[in-house]
Amino acid sequence: MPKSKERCREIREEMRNTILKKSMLYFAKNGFAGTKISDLAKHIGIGQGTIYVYFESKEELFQEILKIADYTKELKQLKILVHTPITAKKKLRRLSKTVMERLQEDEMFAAMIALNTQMLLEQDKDCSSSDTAYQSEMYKYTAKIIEQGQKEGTMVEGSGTKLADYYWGVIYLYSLKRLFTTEYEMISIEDLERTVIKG
Amino acid sequence: MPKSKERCREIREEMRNTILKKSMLYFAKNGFAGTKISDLAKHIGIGQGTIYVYFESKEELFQEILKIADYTKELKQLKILVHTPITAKKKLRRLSKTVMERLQEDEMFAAMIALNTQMLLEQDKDCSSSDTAYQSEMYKYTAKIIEQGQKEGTMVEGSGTKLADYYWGVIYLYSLKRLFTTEYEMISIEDLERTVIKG
Amino acid sequence: MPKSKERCREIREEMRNTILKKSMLYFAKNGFAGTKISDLAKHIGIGQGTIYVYFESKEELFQEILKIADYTKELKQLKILVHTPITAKKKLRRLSKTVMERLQEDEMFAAMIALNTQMLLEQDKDCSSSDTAYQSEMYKYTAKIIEQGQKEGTMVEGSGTKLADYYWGVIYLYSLKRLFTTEYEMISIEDLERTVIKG
Amino acid sequence: MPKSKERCREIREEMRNTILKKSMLYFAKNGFAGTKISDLAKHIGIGQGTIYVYFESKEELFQEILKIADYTKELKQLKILVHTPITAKKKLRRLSKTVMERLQEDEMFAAMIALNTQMLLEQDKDCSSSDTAYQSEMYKYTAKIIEQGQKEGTMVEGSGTKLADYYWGVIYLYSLKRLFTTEYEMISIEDLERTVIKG
DNA sequence: AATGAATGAGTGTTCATTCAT
DNA sequence: TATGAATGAACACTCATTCAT
Repeated sequence: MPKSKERCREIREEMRNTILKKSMLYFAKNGFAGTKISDLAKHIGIGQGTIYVYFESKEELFQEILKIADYTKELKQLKILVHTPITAKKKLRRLSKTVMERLQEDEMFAAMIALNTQMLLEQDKDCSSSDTAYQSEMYKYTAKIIEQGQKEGTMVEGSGTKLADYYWGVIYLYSLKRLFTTEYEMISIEDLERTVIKG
Repeated sequence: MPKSKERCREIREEMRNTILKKSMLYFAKNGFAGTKISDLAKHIGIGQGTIYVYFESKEELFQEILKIADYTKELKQLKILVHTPITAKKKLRRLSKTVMERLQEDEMFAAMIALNTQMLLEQDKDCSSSDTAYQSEMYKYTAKIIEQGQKEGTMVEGSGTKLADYYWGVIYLYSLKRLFTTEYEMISIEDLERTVIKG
Repeated sequence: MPKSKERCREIREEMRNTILKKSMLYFAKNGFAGTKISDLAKHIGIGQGTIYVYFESKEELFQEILKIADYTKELKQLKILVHTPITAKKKLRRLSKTVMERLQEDEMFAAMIALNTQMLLEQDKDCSSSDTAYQSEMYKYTAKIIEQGQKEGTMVEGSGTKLADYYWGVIYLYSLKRLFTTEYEMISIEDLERTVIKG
Repeated sequence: MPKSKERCREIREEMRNTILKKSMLYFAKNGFAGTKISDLAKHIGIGQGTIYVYFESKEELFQEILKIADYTKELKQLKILVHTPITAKKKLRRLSKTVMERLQEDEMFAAMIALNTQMLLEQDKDCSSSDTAYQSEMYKYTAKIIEQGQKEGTMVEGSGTKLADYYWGVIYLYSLKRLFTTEYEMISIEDLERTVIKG
């Protein structure tokens, strides 16, 4: 009597997601080289072999994690935000609030940002800017908001891209703090926004 | 004419420094776990064994690197700066200028900052705040300047420590960019100072 | 109407035989170490677990295969053949004809011979000639025929055992060809018999 | 003071050959899947890691062994033999004598033949007859001698290729016996030649 | 002192076996 | 009973460290 095919796929999907989710945090905290499969498996609470039922290799697992570690949902909101007829300042506030709140409540969100930004840094080293698409979209939309702000006179002068990069850099910074430090003073939304907002 | 003992020590010292210097960059870029002794030796241009003539282990080499990777000189200037009778704004400008210039011209300086900050992050994880002394001194002095600025009405409100941490965080951020990316837009001194300075 | 116990045993027996038969070929082609249970199960068309319903272990399955992989029927015929009052040449012809025909039509027969001979070779390595009984009987009977042939002057001189071993060795050789090669030139009965028959 | 480059290459070449030679016998006796790197290293008398200094993987080591396991020297002799103006019978006798003597005195020769023939068998399975060149040359030359013998009336009728294959098959058979059994009755040169020679 | 070949403890990966369904 | 997901012992492979030269 074979197990129902449907149920089997379900179980597999579930385990795969568990591994991905728990591995994401672990890799974000320990890095690729610093992560041992044996420790990772113990941390997830499964046998070492189980990881290899779902992923070809440590490398593939890591790549899959990077794939799912995009903040697509946040991106979508941002996209809509850009075309909303409100001041850039208000747009930025909404974005900042969302991001800071997510950062505070969800360690996974911090891990996603950390992994993504690290990936971007490493990619630049090889000059292979192939996969950077969605990430730079994030930056592009932020840059647009900043440029609108500059026209409205509420945001500081300078390249929109540079400032967007700076803004997200600070978010990366506090993602690291979230991941690595137990007690730390989180900056306020105002602090974050001062990267791009005038006085 | 046998080489004098003096000369011998000199040669040893020279090689030791070469290894330390070249390793610092390598470790900063690849992390401790991501650095293989074989690769490191190739990168330095020496045999693997040579490293073990000067250092007990990979761990000891790394610790020695961390030891010399303090910005003592910068710290001394900062210490003097604090007690100089000028406005906080001017003090901050001097500090920012020095740091940004050093960052631009010297990759090693970026490596030092990166290694130190990463060490701090990792240390916090273990809650063993033993070795953090000189680093937090850095922060302490910066915090003092900021607090002076707040009294003078030129700097934003909020915990001095938090703001100092923010300020140095941004410097860490651009140290990473310096180390990992070939082409990037460096923020201006004004951008950096906006972390703590009012309008 | 519940299935009778009889029918149940029948079904079990059937499955067990399917596994044994299909495994025999697989083991003969890939060897013990070269056979993975996962591949074997896929090849048979059952789940991995099913194998363990019928056999304790990979090792036991292999031993069971070796047990059934004797050419008992051929042996019985050979036994009768030896005591039949006809010339050795005719006896050999009958044996050779049967063997070559079986080899041609039935890959399983080739697998049986291959497994048995390999087992003999491996056993000799350990000098544990315990289980060789029925196999050496095969050789013994063949040797007797050869010795008869030598008396009749139709077969070549030399140790009967050695020649019997040679004769069956050639059969092993063409069992391997049968198992491993798709297109090959099969030797004729005359070719086979030339191992022991004069001019 | 670096080791002399010359001496270094020498040492490397030496070790590489030791590994290849000792591994050849081990692989011939245990097969690819049946050979554990740990056991192999112990058998050679070196550390496991040393094998990986000289070879990328177990697979590559095995392929390198197959590459050097050709009986090129024997082949060269055979090539000359074919064009020598003597009877095919005498040619065959020389070849047989050489091969049987080598087989008797040198286990490595047996290993070479075993590995080569097994490789041929496996290759046929994939129908990729790319690398078979030198091996089939061996067969080709033997076939030529047999065909000469058929013209001279000393050798049995039938396809030269088939008979050459048969002849070398028997040699493979006794290579296996040499490798696997401690006590066995070696066939005589006459026995071997009877595969192809008349009465 | 400097080297790089050799090593084995440690890490990544496989696979026979178990077990809940 | 039959299954295939889960497992960990065993195996392949790596890399920090040693040591003869």
